[in-house]
Amino acid sequence: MTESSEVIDELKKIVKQKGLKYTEQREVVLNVLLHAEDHLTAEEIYNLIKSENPDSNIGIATVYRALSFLEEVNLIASINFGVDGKKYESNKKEHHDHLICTSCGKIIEFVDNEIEKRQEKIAKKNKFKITSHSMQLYGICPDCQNKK
Amino acid sequence: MTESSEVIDELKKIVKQKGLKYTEQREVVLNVLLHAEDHLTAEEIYNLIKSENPDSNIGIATVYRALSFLEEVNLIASINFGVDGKKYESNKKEHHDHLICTSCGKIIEFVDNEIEKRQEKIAKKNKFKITSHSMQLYGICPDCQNKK
DNA sequence: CTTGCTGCAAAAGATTTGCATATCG
DNA sequence: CGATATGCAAATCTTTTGCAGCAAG
Repeated sequence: MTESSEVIDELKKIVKQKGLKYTEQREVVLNVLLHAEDHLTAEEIYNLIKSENPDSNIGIATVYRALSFLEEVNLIASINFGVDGKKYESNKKEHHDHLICTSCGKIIEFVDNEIEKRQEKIAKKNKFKITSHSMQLYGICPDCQNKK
Repeated sequence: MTESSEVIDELKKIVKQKGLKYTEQREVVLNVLLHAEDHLTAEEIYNLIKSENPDSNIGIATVYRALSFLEEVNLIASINFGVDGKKYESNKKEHHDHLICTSCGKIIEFVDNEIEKRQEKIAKKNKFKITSHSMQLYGICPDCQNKK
């Protein structure tokens, strides 16, 4: 996993390069995701910020705007976990894919080097310059199979 | 790709087995997805039904209810394409993955047998019973790389 | 018949936008 | 200062629910 401060620096660089402004709020949102174990919804992020920093006066709209921005510049990514709607995660954590139980919502993360290699090969074949990828396997976990 | 009528039969079977009722509306929603090229949002499905069958009087709420039901019994699956929110696709169409250009939005579909095999292996290792999966590689396509 | 399904409209949630103000560069 | 971001509230979606009538088994 990349050092959190490095990512923050990356954000600063991107912002500067685009002639935009570096704000506390964008940093906070990114920071929450860098330290989160889970994938979070916009509202969860908003609540986290509020609870960790009750005096901060950030608005939910700003969280949404920050998330869109961060996703656009590829510092974070969003996935749909079916039941719970759109969730965000940092792109800078160690990469992993997802095994998702559609019955109970359980998520198992995994990495498979073979697949990673094949992905690069496919990208190269199509002359794509890959910035990120996401893979989800949906199914029924062992527990839920037994519940029937 | 499975024959469309076979899937319809499957739906009939599931409905009967659950002691529920077989309705025209559930069939229509499933049918749209079986014949769709793209992944569709609930609203797109609703509009398609309305336009192909202007006299039908289906409500959007019914589309949502049918989609939830069909997803629950694994005849269809939903994916998040990032920008556009939740989209549905049939689970019975020929499978493919996606290479997506984040600059111009172009989508290239592909299938890689190596990856498919690895996915099954991973599922097996975790004792998951896979119902579907989705994989997206995000990047910049050759055209957009040259535009700079 | 009985139970589940539907359409409609209203409700609830989630996300976006307009605008005046505050802040960064 | 000038341009961009922010917070707030209002406006827009999107999705879910309540309910009375309809339809399938």
